[in-house]
Amino acid sequence: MSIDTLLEAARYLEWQAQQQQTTREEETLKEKEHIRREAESKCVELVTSQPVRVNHVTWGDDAHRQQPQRPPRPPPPPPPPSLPPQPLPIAVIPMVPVVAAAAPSVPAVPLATQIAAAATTLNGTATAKGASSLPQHQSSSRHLLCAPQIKLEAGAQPIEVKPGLPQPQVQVQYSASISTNGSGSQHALLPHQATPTAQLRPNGVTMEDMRAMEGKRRPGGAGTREVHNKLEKNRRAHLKECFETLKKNVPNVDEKKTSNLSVLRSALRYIQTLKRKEKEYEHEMERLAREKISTQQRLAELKNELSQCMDAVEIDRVLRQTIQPEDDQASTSTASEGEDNFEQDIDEDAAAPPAPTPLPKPTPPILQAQALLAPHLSIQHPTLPLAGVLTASSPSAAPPPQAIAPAPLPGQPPPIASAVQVQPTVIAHSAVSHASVIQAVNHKHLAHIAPSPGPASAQPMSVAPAAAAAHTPIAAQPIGHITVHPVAHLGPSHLPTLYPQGVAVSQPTVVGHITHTFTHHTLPHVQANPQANTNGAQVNSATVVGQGSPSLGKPTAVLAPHPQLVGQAAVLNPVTMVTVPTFPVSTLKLA
DNA sequence: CCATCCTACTCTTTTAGA
DNA sequence: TCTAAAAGAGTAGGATGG
Repeated sequence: MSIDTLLEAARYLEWQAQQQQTTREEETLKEKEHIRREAESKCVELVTSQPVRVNHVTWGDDAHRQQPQRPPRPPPPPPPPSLPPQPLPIAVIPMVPVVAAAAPSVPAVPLATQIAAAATTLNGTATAKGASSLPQHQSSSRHLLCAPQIKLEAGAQPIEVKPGLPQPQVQVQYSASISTNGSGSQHALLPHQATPTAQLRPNGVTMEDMRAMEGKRRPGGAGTREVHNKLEKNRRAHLKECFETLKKNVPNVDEKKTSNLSVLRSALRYIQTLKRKEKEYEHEMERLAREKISTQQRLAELKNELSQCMDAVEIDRVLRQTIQPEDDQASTSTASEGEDNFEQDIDEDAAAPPAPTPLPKPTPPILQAQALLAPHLSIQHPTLPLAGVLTASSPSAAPPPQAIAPAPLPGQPPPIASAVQVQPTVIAHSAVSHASVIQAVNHKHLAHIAPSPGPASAQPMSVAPAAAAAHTPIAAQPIGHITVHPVAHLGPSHLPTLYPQGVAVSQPTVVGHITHTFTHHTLPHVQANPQANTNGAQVNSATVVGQGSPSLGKPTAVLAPHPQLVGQAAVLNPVTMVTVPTFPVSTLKLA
């Protein structure tokens, strides 16, 4: 095939040289006429012999086939002469340099120029003809169509060629394809160029006809080589873009050595890593869930144990009193616990979503009792020693946290709203500070804690703003249990995240008991300045712990009695609530 | 019929090794 | 500096699904 093309090129060169000799003027006038006629005639011929030319693919083959035919043909030679007018070759020039390197390319240039010239000539004729004689035979129309195509190739101005006719698009595409072949890559395309062009040259009509045929076949232009190439180019571009995107999203990909293959391999490794981590996290979550369940079970056991030690009446009250807010808090706290662990595991991954501080490593179920109760209770908040807490509540202390409700009048049950307000802050702080408080109670004053006497406990202890008044009921307060929110487990650092505003421990009994204990044994200041706080109601408990905290700047445990629940047994939520009796069970029993 | 995808072939450019 | 290999890019053709 290369030989054929070379021969074709040589012939073409000769022909071109001859044409160059001939003057444009002579040719232009006469040649146009000739070309038009020939084109028409050839179009007719082509119509008869369409099958071969229809396919682009067969171009080369057709060309080869036609080449042998050309010599026999007398008419083909004439068209070239007509082509000589080469005003357009300039446009083709860009293509030339590219092709110039290869021998076959040499013909390509002239071909292009010729094509351009032919196109111009044909076009002119075609346009004129088309305008004048649209109704003409199909051959003429085809001819016209062919001409535009050629023109497009040479001039690289497809727009011109297209005017009016739908088919021109198709033709343009063809021409474009040819041009692209010549300009884009000389490589494999060269042969194609040489053959088709050479063939086309000699058979300019055939080429045109073929294109015309194509145009008729695919008016939309779809399926043309040009379009196809463009689509393929876009596809490759898209592919490349995708690889770039993938490369960006895959860490540890060498910037330098980033072949598509390497990117794919890196991506594969990365995906595998992610999957592995996902599995690990899932396992961890399962483990934590199991731990949580066991812990809850243990908690329930402890609760039962506690219940055995408590007065039946007290238990009934306690059980009956279910504080909805606490449940909510409990749920949140538990949830947060899970997240904590999970996050701790995920900590490695920067991508891991932020989560509360990690929980301490899970402890054996047996330890749960202590882990949940005793440890927390025994652990003193570093910043909130009992003394500090207690002293904090001194009258000079800053105003009590907003959580503390205003002191209701003696004998008046505090408004519910106040209770609601109190809870949020109190619980959180209680979690932090309860350790110290409880510790004090546990070690020194637990002995004083005794099951609530009964009816007296029902009376709100928090009502007394005045020290004496306040404590009077308190003294009567039943010592049910100290409720510790599980948040305590999280430690002080976790509280801010979980309860930025602070959480209130709303267990009236708890507060009452604590207060009672403290007031009687260890909290003289509470008694002394119950009114120091505007909220007399909370003075009892709040002053003991919560009010002290504000002075510290970081309110520790604010144990405020729930207004409504004052005097009522606190609800023991197995999951979230830890009752003091559990850890000091022995002490309680002793009491 | 058309759009899209895939494959094969060729060429050019880049890069590593001698 | 030269050469071979690798990778990218372009084109052509066919296959396939809507």
